[in-house]
Amino acid sequence: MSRHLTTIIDIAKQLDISKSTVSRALTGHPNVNEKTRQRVLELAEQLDYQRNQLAISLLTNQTRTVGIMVPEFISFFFPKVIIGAQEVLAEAGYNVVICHSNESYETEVNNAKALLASRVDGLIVSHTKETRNFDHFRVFQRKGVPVVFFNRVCEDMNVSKVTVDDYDGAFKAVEHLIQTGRRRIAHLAGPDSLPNSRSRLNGYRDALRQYGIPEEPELVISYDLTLEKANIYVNHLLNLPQPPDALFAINDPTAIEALDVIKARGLRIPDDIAIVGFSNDPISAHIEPGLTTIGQPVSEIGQEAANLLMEQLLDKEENKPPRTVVLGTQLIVRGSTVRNPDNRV
Amino acid sequence: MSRHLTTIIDIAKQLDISKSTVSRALTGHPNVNEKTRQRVLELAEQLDYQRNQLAISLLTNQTRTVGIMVPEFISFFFPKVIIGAQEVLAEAGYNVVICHSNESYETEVNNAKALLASRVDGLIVSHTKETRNFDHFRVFQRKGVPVVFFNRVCEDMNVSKVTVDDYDGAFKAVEHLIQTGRRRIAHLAGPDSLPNSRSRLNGYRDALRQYGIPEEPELVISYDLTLEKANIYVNHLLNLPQPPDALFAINDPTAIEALDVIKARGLRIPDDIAIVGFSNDPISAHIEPGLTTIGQPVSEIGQEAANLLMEQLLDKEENKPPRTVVLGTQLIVRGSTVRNPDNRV
DNA sequence: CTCCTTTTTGGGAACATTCCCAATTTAAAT
DNA sequence: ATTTAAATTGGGAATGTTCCCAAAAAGGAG
Repeated sequence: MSRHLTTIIDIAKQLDISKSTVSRALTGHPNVNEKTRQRVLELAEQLDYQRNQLAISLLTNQTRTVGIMVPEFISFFFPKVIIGAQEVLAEAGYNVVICHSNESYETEVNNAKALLASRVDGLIVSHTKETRNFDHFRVFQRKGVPVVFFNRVCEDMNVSKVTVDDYDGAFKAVEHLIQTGRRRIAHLAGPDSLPNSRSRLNGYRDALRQYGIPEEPELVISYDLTLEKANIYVNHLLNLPQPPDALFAINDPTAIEALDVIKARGLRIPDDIAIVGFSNDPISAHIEPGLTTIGQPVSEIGQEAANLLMEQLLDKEENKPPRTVVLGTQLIVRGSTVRNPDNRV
Repeated sequence: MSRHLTTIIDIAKQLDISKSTVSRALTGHPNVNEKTRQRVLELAEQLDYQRNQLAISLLTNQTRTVGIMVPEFISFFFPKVIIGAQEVLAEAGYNVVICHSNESYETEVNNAKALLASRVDGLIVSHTKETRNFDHFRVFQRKGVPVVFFNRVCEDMNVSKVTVDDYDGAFKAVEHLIQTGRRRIAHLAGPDSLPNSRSRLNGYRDALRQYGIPEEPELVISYDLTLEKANIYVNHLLNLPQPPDALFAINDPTAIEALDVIKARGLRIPDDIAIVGFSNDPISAHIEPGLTTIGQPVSEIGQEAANLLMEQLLDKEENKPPRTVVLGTQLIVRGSTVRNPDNRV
């Protein structure tokens, strides 16, 4: 219950030596008598000494801490990215501070301020869907704190980025639907503000074009990723005079919501309507029918982001140029598009 | 790209006033001429001034940061607890540092050291399943840093705790199975080292006893919560000369794994065997059949933990005694135990 | 204009640590 | 014993901030 935490000065006084010597003993500096070091180490142990990282960081001007900001972490995606990043960063001796902005721009700005105030050495970010202004991230850049974007990236900032090939993933998804005989393929798209939504929309369009299928504007709906809206829009699509025979959803939760709506209406999946998601959430293999989806290497995204950050962190004087890494995706076929999928994953 | 971050001294020099005045202007201290304050605020804005939290924390000996340690955060449970806690803490002006120990005792100890070194004001913990020795948490207590346990709690430490009524939840689960006509009820239990596993086991036992059903030792298996083991043990149970007609699993992922094994064997659920899980993961409503389970107030656990911590944090001089909060659970009936559940949630 | 009060400002200590440089001690060589 | 080199130690600055106390400036009353 000792209110006061042990400092090197306490140790120095008790052993009647200088704080410099104690510091050397504790940090493993060679210029200390081995006997002295032993005495210091022993007393430190005995007094529960814990170095004060605040003082060290203040002095050295580096915290060996990296901030990770994500818009949410209820879905499996962001936690898994964080874990991937953390593996790499821990290996390199960096600690991690995680912030989630709850898809709120205001919270994001506040979190950015707090991270800057606590002097993180670097920042890994996926921004909220509300974020239009990126000044709160540019400050880091100006102050020489490297920033890496992933998943949702700011196209206007000259920093390192990690994404998956959303265009290609979407293309493969729609191509699969076409190849299984679908012609009226709807797309529940994400907000226009997110580059990855736009890329997926482009992949959808180009796949249709390549197979000579005209795009029907009424079949493409952008929405804000809240599941209530998904519900409304799926019902709207099914109520069309000519309803779609397939749906490509921006992500798996949306696809699963659609699946529930469609099943509740008594339609058969995949016979009446086929569904493809995006991201291969763990749940997607367990629902009935299994959800065909586009798999992405989630942990790798985190690892790559951390690697890119370390690159900037280590070669600060060299001033390495930022890099963008684009990872591949994978079509995973399950029962929501094909009656008896062979490669059921 | 200014390597050097602006300090109050920079501002003071440029305005030819003392750093004390700048400090006062910035912190909203009343003893500053309003004109001076405006000049300071303006220049601070212009120079991108961000206060150095490290220096302040060093001086004031408080970081207004709380550490949250969890064993993992892939499952939905821990992220949701964290969000609940964060709501309350953010409201009170505290920042949060999240550590996950990946179910590794060693990582947990290292994380604890790092949090202590960075001088968090408080700690919210759910420990790993490997943790037997709690010395790394006791240090916090000794140094006057309040600790709150949740979900997995250390029974030997005199600190605040938040749990759900695991005994009662398990009792309700097994009672439900009995009331739907089951007699050979197996239990896939968690490790003995976790108090909540033990409570659930006790609830299971007492429910059997109360309804006059003898406990069969061969139907109770404790395991380490890895899904591969769950698979093996479910198969083992089904291979018994007298297989069970119901299974109460320690948690939902285990129950879902069991469900997959049972379905793969061509057995009918719930006719041949009924299944109950624990925790009501979001996935459980979507699988086929829906999983009957015990719901627990996940966000509330986090909120309560944060409240208990704040209690200790605010009344440090009063030395409030630690409190334990036990939250209620709820039986959620779905298709894995009853053919046509009315209250399908 | 002088004295007193109030407002505003500046100087310096304190927080815990590292690191440079000088001082001291110890060891080695002559 | 004396000189020189090496090992070990101590002192103090520096990091960015707050806060106390004293000093200075401004305002008010007589």
